Amino acid sequence: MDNLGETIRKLRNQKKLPLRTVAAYLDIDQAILSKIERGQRNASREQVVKLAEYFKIKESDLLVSWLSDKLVYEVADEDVALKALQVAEEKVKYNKTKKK
Amino acid sequence: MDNLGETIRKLRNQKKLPLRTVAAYLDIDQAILSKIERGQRNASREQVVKLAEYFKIKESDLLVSWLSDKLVYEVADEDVALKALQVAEEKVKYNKTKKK
DNA sequence: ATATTTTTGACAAAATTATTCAAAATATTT
DNA sequence: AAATATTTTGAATAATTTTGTCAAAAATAT
Repeated sequence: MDNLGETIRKLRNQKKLPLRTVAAYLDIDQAILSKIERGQRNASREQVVKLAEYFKIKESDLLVSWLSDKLVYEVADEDVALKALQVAEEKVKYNKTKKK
Repeated sequence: MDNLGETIRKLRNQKKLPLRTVAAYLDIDQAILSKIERGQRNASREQVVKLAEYFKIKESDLLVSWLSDKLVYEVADEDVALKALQVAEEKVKYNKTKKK
């Protein structure tokens, strides 16, 4: 249930690494990583992939955290948030069946 | 299961209205409405509200179409699309319980 | 064939989002 | 507690994305 930011902050703290180090690996300013960890900025897909590699965790797990965070952000404040998510699920399932 | 574009195009055709007329009501260029109907452009929230009013259909229904379209677009091409939608649902539900 | 409607795409304007940087704040070490 | 290291903040700028306009081309209807 964790979001991306909390997840990678925990991992980074477990290894006692400063923002600087991880940020360097991602080739971004440490200020940005700080913001990503605290949910003030969105990570890019490539950054998520690199983070999974860096911390040696399953890429798809981190992508799910990241994507679901974005979805939650997108429906925030809407009364129909849940309904929209459910309908979106149906649409995705439907598209799968008819996609080559 | 219809998306927003298909829905409003059907409604417009039923009433035999040209793009021009509906676009004027929304105060946008007809080219934009054409693109919205064919899913090439995203409608704004306000436009969706106006469209519901114009065609006298339930606003929340149209908002669900619109929002779910955006969600589907956001997860498109991701292997973890379904999983992310499900996790997002959980997160929304969870947030609901602890929100004032 | 003419008139009407719709689609297309190039362009510009506006709005949103991302980045950089340095200073301020916080935490850690000595 | 001073010194050092780390993290956060926010303002300025840059880059990207979104939005709208327009006119011509394509499609459809009369």
